Amino acid sequence: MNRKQRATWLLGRLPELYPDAHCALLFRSPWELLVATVLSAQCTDKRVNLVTPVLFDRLPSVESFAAVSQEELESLIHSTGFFRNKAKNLRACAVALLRDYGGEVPKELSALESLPGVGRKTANVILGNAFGINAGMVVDTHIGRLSRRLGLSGHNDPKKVEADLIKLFPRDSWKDLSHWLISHGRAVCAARKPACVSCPLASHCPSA
DNA sequence: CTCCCGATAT
DNA sequence: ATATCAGGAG
Repeated sequence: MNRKQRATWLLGRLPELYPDAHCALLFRSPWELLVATVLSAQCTDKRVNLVTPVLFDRLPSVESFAAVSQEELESLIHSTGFFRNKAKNLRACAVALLRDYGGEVPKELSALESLPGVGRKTANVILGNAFGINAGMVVDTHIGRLSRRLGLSGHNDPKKVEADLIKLFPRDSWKDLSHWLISHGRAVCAARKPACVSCPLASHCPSA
């Protein structure tokens, strides 16, 4: 069974296994999703979802992020880690949105990637989940790991993994696919202790 | 390549 | 003690 056949098989199996897969980050607007996704770098979604309700209660708008002090924002997001960089980037992001985009989150990949603290992965999350635009495939730590274990890509570079996935899966499946793979990565194919013995994908996994 | 960094599981 | 968590920038 080759790579393309494996991808097709997964596309049939994954929705049966994870029918309720969805964006695990809590958000009510494109801006809130941008903030939550920046905070999610090297941090669990569970932790981000403890921080953001308090954060958005104190800072309910892009304008309030542009006006808050570095020190106060750092204390609000401290438990997510990398709090100095994240606070600096989110404040600069808010200023850039107000200056260049009328305070709205842009819907173009290149515009999103130009924002401080927003890279390709975060940009793809926002486009797919806030706007329903499938510009590319999200490749985070889970999807990179599963793509290699499942034999969908031999690369470590997230951009090369994304290029492989885009060739293997139809565009309208990209957003759901990212949620299915992340769900499987959390529940079964964990980084440290993959549960191959009980894995429902093991029959088609070259790493099992 | 290194640095940023707290919380949690192993 | 150490690896890992919806990464990005210098």
